[in-house]
Amino acid sequence: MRLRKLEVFFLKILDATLLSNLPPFEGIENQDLEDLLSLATSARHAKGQHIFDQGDDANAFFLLLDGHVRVVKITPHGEQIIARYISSGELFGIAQAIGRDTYPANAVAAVDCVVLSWPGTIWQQTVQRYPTFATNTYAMIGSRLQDAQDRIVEMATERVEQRVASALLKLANQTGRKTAEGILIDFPISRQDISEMTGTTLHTVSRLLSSWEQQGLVKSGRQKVTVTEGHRLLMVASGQNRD
Amino acid sequence: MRLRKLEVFFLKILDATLLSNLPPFEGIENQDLEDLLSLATSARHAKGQHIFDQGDDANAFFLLLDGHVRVVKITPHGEQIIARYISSGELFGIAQAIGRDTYPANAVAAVDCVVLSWPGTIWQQTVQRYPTFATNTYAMIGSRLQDAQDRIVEMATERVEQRVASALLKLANQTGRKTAEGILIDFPISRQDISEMTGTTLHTVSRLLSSWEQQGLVKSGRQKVTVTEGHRLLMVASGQNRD
DNA sequence: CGAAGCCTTGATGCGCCTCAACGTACGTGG
DNA sequence: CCACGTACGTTGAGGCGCATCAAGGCTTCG
Repeated sequence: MRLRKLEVFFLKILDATLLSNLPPFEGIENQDLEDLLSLATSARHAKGQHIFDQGDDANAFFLLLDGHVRVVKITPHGEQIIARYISSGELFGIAQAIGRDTYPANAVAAVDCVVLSWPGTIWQQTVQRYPTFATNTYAMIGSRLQDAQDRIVEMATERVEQRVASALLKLANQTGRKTAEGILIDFPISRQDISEMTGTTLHTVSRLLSSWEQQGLVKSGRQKVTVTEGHRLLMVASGQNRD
Repeated sequence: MRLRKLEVFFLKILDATLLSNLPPFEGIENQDLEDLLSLATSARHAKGQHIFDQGDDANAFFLLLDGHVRVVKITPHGEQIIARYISSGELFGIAQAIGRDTYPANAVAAVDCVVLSWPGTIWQQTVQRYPTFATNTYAMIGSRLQDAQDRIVEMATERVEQRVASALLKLANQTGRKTAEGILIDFPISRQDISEMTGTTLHTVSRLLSSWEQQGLVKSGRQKVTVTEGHRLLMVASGQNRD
């Protein structure tokens, strides 16, 4: 099943319409997209594979065509923090855009992925030639900055319970797939992953999920979470569940 | 003394060399700077005054010529979080750059300030006309994104003691002024301000400063902090002070 | 079938918040 | 210039949220 999905992408790989519907390339002419595509390289990355690592020379930037990528920061003490998840259609590893020459985090395939990449050297000319691409990209960076600031506020003011609930809701909204039972987060995610997104421990996440499952807010299993009662989970996220 | 400083600025206000040494305008021709300046408005803001507020329509962007500006986020529950301090020479309130139409935070004069502002409508044409300005600006946004990510990692992995020490060191490096006793943070900053930068309470900050003062790492008074032993404070920040 | 990875659940302790009370410096108007 | 009010700072006592330590069950994969 997964293979079939990938084959479709490879068949379309030279077709500009592949890009034209993606947010970063909105508003760019088809001919220009063809030109861009001709400079790109496509690659598969198996689940768990590192696409690049924190500190590597940033000699390319990337577009995720299919799959999910986890962006992970490593602290000097070896702890991991998940900065964000990249969904298909998103740019990532765009160190050039922000004037860096090394990547600030690891990018790891959360599932098997298909990725396009361009040499970093063409970044400057690309943003200059396609102003709408530049605008789209910087708007995206802006929204990531916002996300980061919001997360700081969250970490500073909310309890673990609220942060974990928010994180699940965000994932469900971003990448959720509707099932009979509710909204399933569409890639394997462990208790530990969730704890690394929220600044807590896997133990606490496990306890929270157990408790929420008892109350019917979520259903969860091995590397799998389904939000069944978004409403009530949202109340937990906003702290309104305390008496 | 402060007045004299301001007068100097007003005398120079029409001089392009005022901008030419500032990072955002590095590499732009003097004539172009004159043009830019002719579109700008200058204003004084007394200490405590709000330059703009979270949620306001973003109809201008700003350059801080003199003073210090505190960027503050307000949570739905009314708590305040200090996102960053702006030093003189920095751009701020550049919502246009990241595709926003409202400001994401309050900007408050931490001391009496002199500020240039441009109408937001000229942002697009400005970045297109002056590519180096665009590059400089987006590099700065990138470094703010980095800062934010680093702060998330800090909040997720470090204890309060370390975060407060880091915050003081960062302030001392950014805006420190050398005195006989050590490096003085060059604007009024309260225990509460520090707590709002680090996600803790003014009580805990007070206790930490008292303890550090006893150990000779800092000297502090009302709205005033001097780092006397940066070395040892850095060890606290990195957690190496625990036995 | 064994090993490794993921998950659960209990017991314990401590870091830091919360609540409380009081001291001290500033500035503002009489 | 003094008196008062307000903002800022200190310090103690108590308790809670969550990390930490510990042990064991379950699934998946080679």
